[in-house]
Amino acid sequence: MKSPKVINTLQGLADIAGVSRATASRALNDSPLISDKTKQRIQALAEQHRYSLNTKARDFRLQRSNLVSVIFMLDIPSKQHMSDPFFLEMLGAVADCLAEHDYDLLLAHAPVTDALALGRTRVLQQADGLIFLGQGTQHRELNDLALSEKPMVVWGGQAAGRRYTLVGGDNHQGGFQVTQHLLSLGRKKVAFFGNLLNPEIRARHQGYERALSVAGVEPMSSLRKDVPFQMQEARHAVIDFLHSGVDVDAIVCASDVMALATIATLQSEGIAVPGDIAVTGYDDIALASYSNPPLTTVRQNIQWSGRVLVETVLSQIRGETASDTTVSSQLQVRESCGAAAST
Amino acid sequence: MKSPKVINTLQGLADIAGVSRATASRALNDSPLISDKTKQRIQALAEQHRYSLNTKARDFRLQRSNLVSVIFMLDIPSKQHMSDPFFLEMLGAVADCLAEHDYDLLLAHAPVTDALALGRTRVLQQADGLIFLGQGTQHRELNDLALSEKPMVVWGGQAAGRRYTLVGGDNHQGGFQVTQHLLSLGRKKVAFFGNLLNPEIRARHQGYERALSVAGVEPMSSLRKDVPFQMQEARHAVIDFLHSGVDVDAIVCASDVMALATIATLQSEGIAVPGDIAVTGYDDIALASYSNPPLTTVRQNIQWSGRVLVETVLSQIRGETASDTTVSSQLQVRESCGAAAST
DNA sequence: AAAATCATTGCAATCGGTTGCATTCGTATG
DNA sequence: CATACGAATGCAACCGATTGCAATGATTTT
Repeated sequence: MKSPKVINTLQGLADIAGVSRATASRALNDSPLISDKTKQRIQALAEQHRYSLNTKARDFRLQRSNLVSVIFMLDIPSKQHMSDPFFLEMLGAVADCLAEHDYDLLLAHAPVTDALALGRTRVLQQADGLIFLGQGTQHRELNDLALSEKPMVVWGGQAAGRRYTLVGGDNHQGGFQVTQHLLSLGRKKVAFFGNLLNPEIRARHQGYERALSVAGVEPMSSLRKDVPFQMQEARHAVIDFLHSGVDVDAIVCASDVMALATIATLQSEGIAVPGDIAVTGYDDIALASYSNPPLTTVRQNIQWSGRVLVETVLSQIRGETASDTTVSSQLQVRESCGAAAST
Repeated sequence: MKSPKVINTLQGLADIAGVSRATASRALNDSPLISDKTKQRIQALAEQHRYSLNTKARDFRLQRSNLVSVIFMLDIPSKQHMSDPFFLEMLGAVADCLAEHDYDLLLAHAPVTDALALGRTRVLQQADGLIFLGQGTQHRELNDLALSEKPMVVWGGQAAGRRYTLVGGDNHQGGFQVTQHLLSLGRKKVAFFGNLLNPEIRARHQGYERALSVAGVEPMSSLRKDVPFQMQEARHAVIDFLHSGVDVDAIVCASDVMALATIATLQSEGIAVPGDIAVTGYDDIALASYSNPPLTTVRQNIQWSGRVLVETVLSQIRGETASDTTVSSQLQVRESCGAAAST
């Protein structure tokens, strides 16, 4: 008989082995209390009868779940990130790394409106730790949540009074570099597109302002526009911006998706890119290099970032104290896009 | 005292209420066995003491988890889909719909190499049901898995001897429409890019062949190329194709990402799109409409598809028998891209 | 007033494992 | 030979809820 009756409880296995549940459990867990002979016998039986232990029961008994929740933060109500390839790649990197550590990934993308409400959720309760992808505009709620003793780590940018552990790119430096690049090509009137309520974008904007200041250019508030991440609405914001009659020859966008939307909108309005206006992105998503013209952008090391997020939350789960990490980012100059203005 | 001692077990709540655990449980679950007076008293106490019930314990007791696993299928080893925005949007749709039904989402993207090995995983064991996003090239493994009694549903295309429930787009029709569109614009030599081992793509290719046949055009095997989903490698495949010296004036790509990679590659090789060669995509991801030139493609109704996937697996979980669903897809013609060939 | 009925509530088993402690058995030691 | 000791195994409590059934008390019926 190659495939005997399938056993699916420890008790069943113990019965056919003629031992107690305790012995069977120890044998499977390779406990030193059990003799090698018994161990091998029981393990062989388990194999034969295709026994696989009920992880739910064990996790419950051991008061752990080997589950980490990953929460997509959305700009309510635009749901921006869930459609941003950058965060998808990040999610993939996090999933890979969690799998390596034998952790599973519980995915959530409900907006964090109330820390307490989240507390009643399986997402928070069943998980050993939390990873937030992005802060959206909800720094305060995240801070509230940090008061619970649940291990958590957030991908994002620096924010006032922060109590949670942060992992993020060097947004200030990225914003600085990309702006400096545009200025070095002779662009004079550089605009910035993005919502400053988002801490990451705020930091990029600060880098942008520093670059202007270093170059002796005075920042003008008319050159900043709150462009949403969502493409359809981004289009309106861009047209709105153009109609405001500003004089501009370059635009620093807070993300690649935003940049692609901006470029398409400019082109459809008959504006040459980068001839009339140069446009830069942020993130270096895979599609950025295939855009026409190719996009100059700031690359974030996604694989590495995902790994850092996971290692950080796991070390917290182990009870160690985890510290913030800044992942360095790198300017990615693509041929024609950053070319000198034709004017 | 506004915030008395926090209670976190049912026993604790029962103690301060002066009742038994059973009564407390019934009160919280609004059982008709309990008098309204007691019910209200206990619920009030639960509120005051910030009691929130341990879902893990309940799920364990009730032998259910309210968890559905979503598995990203990858083309080993290219890991294609995990970077395809189409599947991210699908994931978002699935997540939304699961949340509506009070189900959580366990995410996995390990390749399904062995149905049995997966069986020992939390991903499969803890979940009440499984949703596979795509089949990759692993129809056989999925079929093996279908032999277990676990509720499961797969997004993909028809495949021989299929035993699992299938939800998918009308790939044949989509492939047909987009090819017919190109032919109607006067294109004569239409190529097809995609891997036929993937059932969805195979169906699109069949639609492509039917369109050719209806138009009286003879399909040529030299006009089909296995282009991987991954962008970097796609580029090489495209250049390879061009260097094979084929005569071609249009390319039907099996996905938008592939189409964008193809267009960029053609352009960098000095070939005008759509002047010399027209290119079409599939999926209608958000970025498709922002490409330059805008991409003619086949739109799949992602929100609706995600909903169907969820409803299907949930009905299986409830013990009902679920049937396959085909979600209709729709040709999305964009201005310049499908324009008549200049030749 | 005794019996029957009904509305509430409590007891205890259960889900499937893990683990501290007691017990058993075999062997080495005094 | 009796005692002690160590290795191997079993007993039973435990994780935190749910639920069938018994028990209690109050109310109605005869």
